[in-house]
Amino acid sequence: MDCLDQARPLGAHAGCSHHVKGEDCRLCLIRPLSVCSALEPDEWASLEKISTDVRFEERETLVREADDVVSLYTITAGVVRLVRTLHDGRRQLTGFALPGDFLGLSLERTWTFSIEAITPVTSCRFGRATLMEYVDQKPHFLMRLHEMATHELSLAQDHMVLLGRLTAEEKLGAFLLEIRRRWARIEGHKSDHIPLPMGRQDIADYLGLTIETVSRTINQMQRAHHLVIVPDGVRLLNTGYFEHLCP
Amino acid sequence: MDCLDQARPLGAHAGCSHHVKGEDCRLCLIRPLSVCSALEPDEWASLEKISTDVRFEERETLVREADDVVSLYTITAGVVRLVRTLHDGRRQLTGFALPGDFLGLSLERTWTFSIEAITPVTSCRFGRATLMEYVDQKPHFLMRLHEMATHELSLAQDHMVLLGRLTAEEKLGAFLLEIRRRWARIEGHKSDHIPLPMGRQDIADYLGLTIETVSRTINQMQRAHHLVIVPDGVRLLNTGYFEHLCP
DNA sequence: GGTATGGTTTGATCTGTATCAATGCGTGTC
DNA sequence: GACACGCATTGATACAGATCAAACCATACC
Repeated sequence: MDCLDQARPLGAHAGCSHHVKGEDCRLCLIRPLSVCSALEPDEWASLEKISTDVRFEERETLVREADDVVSLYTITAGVVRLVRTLHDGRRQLTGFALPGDFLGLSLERTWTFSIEAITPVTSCRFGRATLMEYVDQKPHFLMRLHEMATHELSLAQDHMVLLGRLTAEEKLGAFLLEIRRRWARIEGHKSDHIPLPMGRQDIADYLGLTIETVSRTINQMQRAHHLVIVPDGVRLLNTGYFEHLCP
Repeated sequence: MDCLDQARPLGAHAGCSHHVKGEDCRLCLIRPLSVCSALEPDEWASLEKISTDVRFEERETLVREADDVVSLYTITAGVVRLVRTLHDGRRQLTGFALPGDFLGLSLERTWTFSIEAITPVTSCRFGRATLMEYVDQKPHFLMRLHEMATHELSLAQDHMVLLGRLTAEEKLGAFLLEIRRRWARIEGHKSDHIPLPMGRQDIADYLGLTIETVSRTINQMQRAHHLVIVPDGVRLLNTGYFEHLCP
């Protein structure tokens, strides 16, 4: 079964969980993508003891901005959004987390964004205190966390360029290529079919646009035969156009 | 002498260097602000051996985007800008580094942005390889780097909200308060006088605006008696306005 | 089948910021 | 003092994207 099914509602999703409660880390299909890849096989067992599988429904909130960090999560199936909200309701998504992504890199006391499930989600949950001990005992694990954090920082800079300097068309193009690249890493091969489990409003809030501009821009791209809109996302027809679009 | 003088041209600047070649780390005035604060007094000596003081002139480039990382820097005096440039010349500044700021958190092989001196700059330079060994030997030093990286990540998210969702007026307000806060940390006390060593174009490229909009917005604030423009920056007259502005 | 619901698309219009163009101003140089 | 140079400011105008409003469409539910 195609792993992309995890981005679909309950029924289709259940059969594609990568890490099911009770199974061990050796069977975890997203392990090579996750923070766990920093560990040796003999360390998985100890990691398994400090982790629990947790499931969230669509639209459920995993954590709220400013909440104390009590648990950290690796997403094993499904998609979540990372949200910052202003007092007057304006929203900015700082990212989407896909299977293999780790949430809680910072080891700080409170969350700086909310995490909300876009699809049903399964996750591997670690207690903060336990993981902190783990970090103290295994310097190479901390090193891996640090590498992941600085990689995130580099991606955040990419996103600043996008938000500050790209046009709506360029933003959409860059977004589609980013999501395609990330699915490709999970699937193991690149596909022109790009599932988009997030709604238009989420895309707009990620790209610093309005929902109308996102809709118009995607539909313009369709009219220009650069892509077709399919029920669960888009299919690229002219990848050259998108690659050429990104400056 | 006021530490803010370090943001001025050569003459005034020279007398305010925090860390002068040949002096030891015990005399470094910005140490409590810097990455070195993670170290015990007996470790400063070993750090001193692997560091050299380096000076850069105004407009000089410290490192270029995509260059190999051979050295890392702590800014000890002056201000630099972190720049991402698109192929067609559009620029996005991802940040400014002030005294005490460390450049090279990522420990990656290549730089993801250019670093350019806005004022004359003095810096404490570390060889990458040497610092990497240092990181391996002192886990608490790596921990400090990681904390700094994740703090940067949180600031990057703040900046995404600014770029994606704030108006020009709000962007300028947030920018002025950010710079004021950072000078206050260096000076040790908050002041309504905010030196702005960077030009209008740099501010524009940091905030995702044009130079004309930055100029107009600051001058509107002056006309509304929220601030006065002084030769080296601005002086806030109505801090309540700025605090109220930030949503 | 009918109808409510939540998201998406489309159209008309408005506006904040960009763009284009000119002027102003401070500093350094001859 | 005169001139050039590199910013910063100011004005007139254009336009990308926002806003306001309505229609559309799929799905779920009675």
